[in-house]
Formats: sequence, C-alpha cells, structure tokens
Amino acid sequence: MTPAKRVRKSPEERRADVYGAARAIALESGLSAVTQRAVAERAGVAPGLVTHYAGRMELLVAEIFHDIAQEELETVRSSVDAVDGDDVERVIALLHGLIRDYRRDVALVWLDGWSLSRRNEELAATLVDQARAWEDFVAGVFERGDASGAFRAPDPLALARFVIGATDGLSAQATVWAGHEEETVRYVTRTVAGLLGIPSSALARAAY
Amino acid sequence: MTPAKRVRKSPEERRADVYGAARAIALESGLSAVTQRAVAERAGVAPGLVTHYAGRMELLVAEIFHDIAQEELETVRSSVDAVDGDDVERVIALLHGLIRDYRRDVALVWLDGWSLSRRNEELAATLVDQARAWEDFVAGVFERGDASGAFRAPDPLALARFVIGATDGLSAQATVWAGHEEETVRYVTRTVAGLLGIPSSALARAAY
DNA sequence: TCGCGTATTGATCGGTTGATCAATAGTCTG
DNA sequence: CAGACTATTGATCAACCGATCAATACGCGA
Repeated sequence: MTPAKRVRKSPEERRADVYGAARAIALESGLSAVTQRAVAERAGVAPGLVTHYAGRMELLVAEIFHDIAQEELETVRSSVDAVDGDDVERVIALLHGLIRDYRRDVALVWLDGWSLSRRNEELAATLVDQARAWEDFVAGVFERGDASGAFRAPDPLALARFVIGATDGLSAQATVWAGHEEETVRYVTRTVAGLLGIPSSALARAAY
Repeated sequence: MTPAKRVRKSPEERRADVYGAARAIALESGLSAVTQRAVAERAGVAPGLVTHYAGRMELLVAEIFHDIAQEELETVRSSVDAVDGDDVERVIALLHGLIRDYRRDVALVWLDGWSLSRRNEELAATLVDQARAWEDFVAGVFERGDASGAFRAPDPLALARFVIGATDGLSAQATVWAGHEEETVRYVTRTVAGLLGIPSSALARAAY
C-alpha cells in the first residue's frame, strides 16, 4: 500500500469540494446516501476530512438540503421576476416552475428531508424555514395579482399552501403516474387558473 | 445471566405478535424504526424469531406498510359508504376522511414509504399498488357523482390524483402550519367543492 | 408421565454508520 | 534552505444494522 499522494488546498476550496460532493450525492441518490465515506470518496478525500469541515454529518445534511432548496426557490423566483407581462403571466411562470420544470431529484430530496427530519433536529428546523420561504414567495405572487386586479385571490397564503402541497404530493407520486406528467401538469395549471378566476383565453395566450 | 423463560405459542399467534409490534413501531416512530431488534424487544421475543417469521426485514416493512395503508383506505371507504345522503355528501365525507380525520402517524408512514422505496423493491411495489387503490377509490366517488349529475367531474382520475396529491403534500407540511389545521381543511374542502361545481348551499347543509 | 416435534433462543458474523485523533506531509515564511 | 504551521490522512472505536443456525426447552400426544 503506497500512501495516496496528498494535495493541499485552501480551506475554502476544500470545503467547497466536500459540500459539492455531498450535494451531488444528495441529488443523485437522496439525502440518506450522504454518508461520511460516500462524500469522502466522491470528493477524493479521506473520511476524516469530511467531518473535519462539516462538524457532524447531521449538520452537513441539513446544510446541503438548505442549499438545494434555496437554490431552487431562487431559480423559480427569478424566472417569475423575469416575466415582463402582467400578473397572470407571472402566475403561469410560477406554475411552470413549480410543476412543468419540476426536477425529480429535488422533489426526492424534499421527500427524504421530511422523512429524515424526524431524527435530525437541524434538518427539521431548516425544512420548516424553507417551507415558510416558499409559502411567502408563492403567496406574494398571488397577493400581487389580487391587488392589481388581474385575478381573485382573497386568501393568498391558504392558496399558496394548497398549491405547494399539491405540487409536492404530486411529485411524490411521480413514480406512479410515470408517463402522465404532461397531462397532470396541464390539469394542475388549469385548476389553479380556475381557482384564481383566470379566463382560459389568458391561458391559451401563454401557450396553454 | 439467567436465561429468559420461554413461552411457546402457536405460529399464527406469534406471527400476530411480531406484526403487531412492527406495526406499532411504524406508527410511533416511522418505517425506518422497524428494525429486527426493535421489533423483537417490543414483541418480547428474541431477534432471531422476527426474521424467522418475516423472512427478510425488507419484506416485513413492506407488509406493515401495506396493512397500515390498506386499513386506512378501508376506514375512509366505509365512512363514505355509510353516507345515505346524495353524492355531494359522499364527497364531503371523502374529504373529511382524507383531511380532517387525517392521521398524522399514517401520513408520516406514507412519507417514509416514498423515501424508503428507493432502497426496498417490495416496498416500492406495495406503494404503487396502494397509491393506485386510493386513486381508483377516490376517482370512483367522483365518477359516481358525475354520472348521477350531482356535480361535474369530467376527468375523475385526474381530479383524484390532484386531490390525493394535495392532501398528501399538505399533511407532510403539517409541522409547518401547525395550528392552522381547521383553516386549511376548510379551504381545501371549499376548493374541491368549487372544482366539482358544488354550490356553497350544499356545503353549508353538510356543516361546512 | 414420558418423549418427541418444533417453537424459540441468543450468540455470532460481516456489514454499515459517525466520530476521533495521533501521525504525516504539503507549503508558506523567515 | 530550514523550520514551523496546518491541511490531510487513515486506522480505530463503539454502535447499530440484517441474517444465520446450533442449541435449547416448551408443551402436546401417546
């Protein structure tokens, strides 16, 4: 056994390596696959270095979840903010982000998160934070449209919870109705549009 | 160490003990807590006896999940069948069963199931079966109401998937909107009623 | 009451996990 | 170029996991 050649990097760079590896594993194989040894191997590093940078593995898992959830929120947020049309089109963009562009890997990470949070306090706290952030964001889109008179949303927060819950649940079931994604996406979009009182003509205009 | 006194039971009875213990653990602490030793201790039995009756632990987990999911389906089904009113009242009863009477422990078992199914083939198959059974049941309720003219449900299966997905997702978020259960339940009920074209007068009649 | 069939035990194995830390070796500084 | 600082290693620990099976002893039928 010849000892592996060492490469010495700056703490920041190495930390980025480790977190990047953990993130990739989470997206590929789920949060529960983010183990010390798996991360170490993927990062091309000794197991001890992972906990050296992460502290406890539970913290690493929670932080990775935060990063993944946060990034997806930002992605959808910016795609909604990029809309220069009216508030109806913003809602369409939001629903696209929530469903059509739905990333199965991210959905599974959320699923693992809910399941794992029972045994990981930090993860549980992070999960609640992220869920709240999503609620605020989605409710904000509804609220704005209601204020501008583009559609009706008397209870934006309740509707936000409903829409988020529905899309979360539906993506969990993705394994079941594999092959019916397009159909389901269209159905959800039309349903939410109906709830907001958005006429079908506006939907058609937005390529639906 | 004095050896524990043995009690000899019929295989059927002992099997029931073991499965009962596994079921209780699953409802209390989640599917991932259903381990050989935990089940053995709870059943007051040696670890070896658990696998002796269950075969592999993965099979036991899958069977336990099946039993829990199946029983809840039957509970909701019979509460809907017990309605002697019209089809609108059947839908109300269905939604009550899906949401208001929602059992958090069962919801968490479903959550664990989705998460664990990635590493447990039998569980994955059982999960798909149960999800289909729920879809069929809920779609059947909508279909019947549509046929009788009590409400409109042009695409019962798609609506069933939507409603189930929404309630699943919402129950996953239960920790987040703790304290807002009643509000959310009412909102979902009114929303689904709206989708079916059920007038608010009919809802009011059913105590909503 | 005895004996036999079998239900039951519990120690054991190989595997996984997270955490720890003395030893090692890069690399920057003086 | 020498030395010190510190990033990195990897073996090691205890705790868990599922699976196995020879040994044991319970309790029914004769």
